Parts: sequence; C-alpha cells; structure tokens
Amino acid sequence: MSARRTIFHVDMDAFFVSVEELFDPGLIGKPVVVGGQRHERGVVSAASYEARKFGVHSAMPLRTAAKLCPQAIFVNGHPARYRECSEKVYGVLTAFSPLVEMASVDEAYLDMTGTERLHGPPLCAAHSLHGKMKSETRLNCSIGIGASRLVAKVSSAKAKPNGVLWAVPGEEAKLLAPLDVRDIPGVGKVTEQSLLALGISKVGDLARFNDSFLEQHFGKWGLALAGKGRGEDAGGWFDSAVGADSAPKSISHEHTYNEDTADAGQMESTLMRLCEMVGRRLREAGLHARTLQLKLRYKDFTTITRARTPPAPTQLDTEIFQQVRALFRKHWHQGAEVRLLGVQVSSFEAADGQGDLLEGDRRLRWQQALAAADRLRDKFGESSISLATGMKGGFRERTHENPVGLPGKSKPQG
DNA sequence: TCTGGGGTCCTAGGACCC
DNA sequence: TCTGGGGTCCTAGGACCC
Repeated sequence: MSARRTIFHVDMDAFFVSVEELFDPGLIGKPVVVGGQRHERGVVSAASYEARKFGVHSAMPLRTAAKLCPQAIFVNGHPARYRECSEKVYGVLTAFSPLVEMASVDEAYLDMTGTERLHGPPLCAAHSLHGKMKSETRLNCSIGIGASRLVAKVSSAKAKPNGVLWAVPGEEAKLLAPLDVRDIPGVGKVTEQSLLALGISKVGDLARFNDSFLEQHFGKWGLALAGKGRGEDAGGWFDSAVGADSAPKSISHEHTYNEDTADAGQMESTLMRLCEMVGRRLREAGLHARTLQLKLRYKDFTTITRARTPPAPTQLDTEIFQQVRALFRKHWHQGAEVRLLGVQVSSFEAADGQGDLLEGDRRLRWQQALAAADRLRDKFGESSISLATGMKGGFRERTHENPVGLPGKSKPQG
C-alpha cells in the first residue's frame, strides 16, 4: 500500500511463568507449570524453559505434564496479576511509541515507521526498548523487526528467548523459506495436514504453486497464504493498521466441571453465575447485546451451541439468563452428563432498544440493583453475591466447587 | 495425552425480501 | 405454484491464536 513500514513485534518471554516468579522468586530456575494442579482437569497455560526441556508445553493436559515432569511445580493461574503486568508492559510501549496495539495479554505490535530521528535505526531502537522493558517491569521480552506484522512476528519467535532480531528488508523470502508451514501464524494442525497432502511442508514450497491454485484449494485463505509465503500481510487482520483499536465482538464465560454432572439444578445455577459474569462485563463496557448463546459440552466431548437473537438488546443478567435457561431446557439431553457450560453474547449495540415504556421503570431498578451488586463484587470478590433466587443446588455448588473458574479459590496460597 | 478459557474469523445453509 | 438471483440476517460449527 504505502511505503515500507517498520513493524516491531514485542513478545514477553514465558509471560505467566515470569509473572509468577516475580511473586515467588523461589520458582526461578525450576521447572514450573502454570495452569492448575497436577491432577486437575485442564491444560498447561505456560511452562518455564526448565519444564519445556521435559517436553512440557502449553495446551498440554496437566496430567500429561505431570507424567513427563513429575518434579515440576504446579501453580494456579492468576489472571488479575497478568492483566496488571500487561498494563505495565503497555505503559512502557506507549511511552516509547504512540502506535501500539496489544495483540494479547503478552504481545504487542508497534509501528515504528519514520521514528529514526527520534529512536535511531530499528536495531538500536529495539535494544533500547528491550532494556527499558527489563528495567521497568523486570520481565524479559523478545522483539522481532520486519516490514510486515507477519515478518515481525516470525522474527520475534526466532529471537526467543530474550533476544532481538531484525529481518533485513528484501531478505524476507530467504528468512521464511526454510521454516515449516506450521510456523506461519494461522496455519494450524488441520491446514498443515492439507498442505502436506499437496507436498507443501516448508514455507518455501508455497512459492512453487501459483496463487490461483492455492485459492482453489483453500478459498480466500489460500490467497492470503500465498502472500504470507512472501512475507506479506495478505488480507484479514494482519493487513490492518497498527493501533486501529477495535471494539469487542463478543463476550463469553464458560466453566468445565471437575466432575461431569447431570444435575439440572446445579447446571442452571452455573448458568446463572455465568450470565452474571457476562452481564457485568457488558455493563462495564457500556454494551448491549442482542445474540445470546448457550454452549453445552457432554461427557464424550460432543459440543453444541444454540443461540437466540431477540429484537431488543440487553445488558441485564436476568434477561440473559432467561434466554439461556430456555435454550438449556430445550436442548440439554435430559440425564446426559455434562462436562462444560458456556454463555456468550454478541451483536453489540451501543444502547438499549428503548423497549416499551411500562418496562422502563422496572429495568431502571434492575440496573441500579446490578450496579450495586457490581460494586459489592469489586469489594468482596466474585462469589460474594448472586441475584439467583430459588436455585436448588446453587448453594452447594458455590461452596464445594468453583463454578466461575476463579483462580486461587480452591487452594489459598500460603 | 483425555482434552481450559477467552477471543477472532470464516463458511455454509436456510429464511425472508425484493 | 414454474422459477432466478441478489442481499441481508441468523444459526451452527470449526480452525486458529494466546
């Protein structure tokens, strides 16, 4: 499009583990697994480099990690800590350059185009940022520099751990060619297999096929893929300007039971709590949602989603719950054991469809009650209050289990 | 190996309207 | 009551990312 860009991709090293080490320096240098306890249902959120030596990696079931590395220290995740550190990281980045976009809690893109007079050549700027990050957050990061988001991201991955790598302009194809196709962001297991079937295993192999061939096989995505082989931000999110902050498209919460259940009362109680969490987030963001979705995963892992889109948008727990419960009652195969429940809202609109006037007063009072409840939760924690009424099994659920998946509730840290 | 939770984007089909 | 095509909205599922 325009002239050559200079993009930084800043990626924090073993972020969750590093944050935990700040809180407990005793973890430093040891095999650490963040995400839960060794016998729990769940997967690894992050593993220290020492644990990775044993083959432990993120997304692996905790029990598998425990088998591979029995001496590992298992730590529950602390989302609030990560968010807090993420904000510090963001602070360092924005002080450095105005065009910053957090891509997730632990990585960001910076558009450094035209900043040479201020920061010097890219490599100097990156080293300076790298040092600042360490001194101000005590966290290590890796920085990739490239003419596109894609190349910057691939470079930061190659720079790990704790390094800086500049992909020299014009040399992108040379850098990418020897990589596995799987190393391209967006190519997962499934796409990798399809590509392998065509004899494409390295990024360089993509160049042997023309764009229209790839488009025929993979549609729109195939075209983008052809461009990525050359290091271009072809299509989709990658193509967008850095820092064009986008409004959220959906809000969701879900919960996996430690043991499968077929207890309707327990499940409806869980749904109520999930709706409360979702409603709260809507109110915080000042959003109203029209589409309300239930997610149901059975014991055998078959998963369904069922949605409704009433004409009037809402941000009220009770209204969300009413719809979600109706979907649950309609679609849950009675007696079947359930592993996971989820609630998602989407199709956001800025404000209420004014609804009918008679309802207006009631809604207002509900909104005031909910705002008060939100304040209580701020003060005393998520489990302190529920507007659920007459929910059999609800009390038991909330004392014996942790239906909202809050960290650190089951095992108080000493 | 028995598989989290929070998201985004894409596809495909059906309903409905013109 | 034979038939086309486009546009939009909605639903469901799936790939993928951190």
